Amino acid sequence: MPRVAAEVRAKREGARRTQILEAAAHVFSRKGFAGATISEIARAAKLSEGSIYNYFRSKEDLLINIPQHLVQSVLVPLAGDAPVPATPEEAERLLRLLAGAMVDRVRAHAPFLKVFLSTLPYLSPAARRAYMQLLPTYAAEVLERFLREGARRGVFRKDLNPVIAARALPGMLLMFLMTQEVLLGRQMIRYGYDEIVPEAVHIFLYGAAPREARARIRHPEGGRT
Amino acid sequence: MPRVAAEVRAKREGARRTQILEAAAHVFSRKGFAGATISEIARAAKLSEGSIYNYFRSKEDLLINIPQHLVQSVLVPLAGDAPVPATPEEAERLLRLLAGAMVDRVRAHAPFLKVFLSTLPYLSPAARRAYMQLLPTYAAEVLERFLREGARRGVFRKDLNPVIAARALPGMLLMFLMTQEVLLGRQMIRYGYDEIVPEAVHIFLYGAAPREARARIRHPEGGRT
Amino acid sequence: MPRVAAEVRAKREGARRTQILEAAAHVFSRKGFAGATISEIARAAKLSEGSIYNYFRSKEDLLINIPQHLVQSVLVPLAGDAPVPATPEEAERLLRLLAGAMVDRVRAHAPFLKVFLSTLPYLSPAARRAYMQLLPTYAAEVLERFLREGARRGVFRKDLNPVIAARALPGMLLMFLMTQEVLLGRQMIRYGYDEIVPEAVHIFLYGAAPREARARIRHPEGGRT
Amino acid sequence: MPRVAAEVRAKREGARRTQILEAAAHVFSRKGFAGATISEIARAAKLSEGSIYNYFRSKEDLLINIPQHLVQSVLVPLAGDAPVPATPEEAERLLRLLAGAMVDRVRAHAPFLKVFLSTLPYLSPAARRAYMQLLPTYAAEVLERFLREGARRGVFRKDLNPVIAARALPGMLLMFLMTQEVLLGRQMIRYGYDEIVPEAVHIFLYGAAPREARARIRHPEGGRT
DNA sequence: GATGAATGAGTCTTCATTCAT
DNA sequence: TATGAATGAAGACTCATTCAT
Repeated sequence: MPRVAAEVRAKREGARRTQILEAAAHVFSRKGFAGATISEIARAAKLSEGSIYNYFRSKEDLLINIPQHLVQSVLVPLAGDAPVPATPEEAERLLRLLAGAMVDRVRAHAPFLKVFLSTLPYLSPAARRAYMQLLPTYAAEVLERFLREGARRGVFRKDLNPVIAARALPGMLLMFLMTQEVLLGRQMIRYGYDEIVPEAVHIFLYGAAPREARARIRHPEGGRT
Repeated sequence: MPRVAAEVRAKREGARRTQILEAAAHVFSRKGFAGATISEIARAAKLSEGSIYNYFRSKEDLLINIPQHLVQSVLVPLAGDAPVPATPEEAERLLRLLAGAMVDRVRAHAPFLKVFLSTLPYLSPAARRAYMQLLPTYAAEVLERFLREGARRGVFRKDLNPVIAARALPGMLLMFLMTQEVLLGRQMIRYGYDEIVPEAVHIFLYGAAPREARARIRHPEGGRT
Repeated sequence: MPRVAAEVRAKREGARRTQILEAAAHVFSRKGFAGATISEIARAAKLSEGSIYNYFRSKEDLLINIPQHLVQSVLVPLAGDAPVPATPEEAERLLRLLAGAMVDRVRAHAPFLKVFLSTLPYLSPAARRAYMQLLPTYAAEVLERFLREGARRGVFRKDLNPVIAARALPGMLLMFLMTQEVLLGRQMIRYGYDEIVPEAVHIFLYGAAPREARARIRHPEGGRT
Repeated sequence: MPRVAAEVRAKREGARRTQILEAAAHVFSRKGFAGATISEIARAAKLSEGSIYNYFRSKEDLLINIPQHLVQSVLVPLAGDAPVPATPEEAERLLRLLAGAMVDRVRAHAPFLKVFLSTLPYLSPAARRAYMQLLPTYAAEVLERFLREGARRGVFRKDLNPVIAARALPGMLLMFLMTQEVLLGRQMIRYGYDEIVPEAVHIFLYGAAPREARARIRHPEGGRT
């Protein structure tokens, strides 16, 4: 068998898979996983129902493969090689960039996130874990390193908990993203992300308390609720 | 017809509805909306399938009515009448209480939140809006007032945007709650909420930057992405 | 709950099951298991497709239950209490009766036997075993006892192997039954069962060899092929 | 066109057909006709699915052609030219050989016989007839001639019905073969074929009745059930 | 001739909903 | 009002067959 033919075939198979997954993602995001039908996905992919099964084992298999082939490239290299900041001003600039990028991505992939959120809780544990690893973990780890390094250089508090903080900052934005983009599908407050992002980053860096108050304060030491 | 009988009837009908909705909420949270069957809900409610249709028009009708009867009372009056703080220390204490309460509630209702998240994006817009109003909005408005008042009294920065900030604080916690309680169902980081909540509140109040840095800083003024 | 209602319900359920199984047996015997469709069975049972599944878990479940509820009573008490013969003449008379009864039964249930034969080899081992026990085993054991007792009383050869002989006699007839009734569905030779049965029984009792030859013969002593 | 090429082509076509039929027989016997797929047969034949349709019109066409090309040569010439026996002792020896050969063949082809049994009842009448002629008929006719000749020479009873008897002897063994080899796939009684065959042949020749009884007996004269 | 992707008709099975009792 | 059997529409999935390459 000529190797060329095999390559061509492999490429065409890849194209078909992408074509189907795009159709599936589209239908899933409009109807949800349960509400989507293979028939509709096939129509969207301009294929017959049977053909779908030449490339994927089941409807759930489609779902599981969507992030791998479709969203992957977008989610992973979020802040791959963010430089370590030298000053708070630089930190603020970098964090705004990072946060802005995160917002853009979530907004761009809101349809997929809907599917993700509505399906995940009822997937098999294995599928769930595989799914989860794709998402915020990586971003959080990058940010964690960023904070840890920055703290060592005195750009952040020495007593800052980088694990918690690295999730708190995206969380601030997540609230807006979740309600506006994913759940409601429309804006709820009168501020745009160009106002939200700087404000959130500023709070993250300098807090909500007035300047005088900050001067007196030390690190929290636990004790909850 | 004696009015007493009518009252008794109405009360019994209400009891039946509650009984059914509780069963439905229970089954929905284990199986999801699509995965739940009327048969299973009927069994959980110790009724027959037919009887459910004497009280609700359809399966979706059950879903729509769950928050009205069940969750409302639990989620809404989160911080109904939080006092206005006089000092930053008191604000920190109050915010810790508020945040802790929010965490407790979300954790207690995680199963229902799963249903909420998985179903909401695909409901009719009207149902979606009705659903949404019950949840974080109200809490956010309470917090918003709290911040606005506090700012006026100098406990928070004068230039703090209370609308954004009131959503940023719950968001910080939301990140942990979403991934751990709702999506994954297990702890992901090595800190418990008794460490997360104070740290988040502290960041919210005083920021991640070191004290010296804060002294120099002014308010952000927009410019994004 | 009144017990009477439960009884009525149980009886009606039994009637429905029988009704469905009869329809299934009918369709299976015409089309085979694989060729039959639930839709056709439902039509034959004058029910909707869905109703079938209120009484049986699957198409295979129908198949497995057919002998239990339908054919059982016919196959089991074949020669339940055949008297022990005192003379060879009586033995011949009794064996003709027995063989004739067997022929009648197989012919009466030929449609079911078709299904049985075509399906059995591809059932799960457990189902297969359960299925098998219903059929020739019992008949063979009755005959075995009959031969063993007869041999003790001198009506059959003392050195006759009753286990083998008890299967050889039905086997003689089985050849005709299998080819004519089950496989071909029409007569293949010019003799009817009223001639076949006596001849087979006679051979079974007195052999194909001429009288003179028999006088000289002893028992076989193994050594095969 | 050169005739040589045509011959080569015909021969290659024959080889391809055999290759496919062997694969089909193999798959059919493991999965049954309905359970087998063209895809699996193609894999077993080391061909593509499409190629099969260059040689056979349909899946059923494969089934119908299996005996012609495969089983024919094995099953047919069972006792092609059995010599006519001169004495009862020789007859017994020959019959044992014949019966043993039959047992061996059935056992060797048990997998195919399963397919045969499960498929035949639901084939078209024509296919059924074609199928049937290959099998026991021919063997029975050989045995019939053997018995008829032997009777003429006084080795068997003059009043023996050779048509019936020629089917009764194989039938004796058929009972064991059917239950053990075809239906159950495992031994059911504690005797091996090396004991079953001689015993069955002995019964066939000399009967189950004791010697004294035989001396008194005449031919049966009908009258049934 | 060989290939194997594409097709779509055909099946089993599920389940929300209805309705006679 | 309560029941639960009956219904049948709908959907995932299979696979024999076709056909462009």
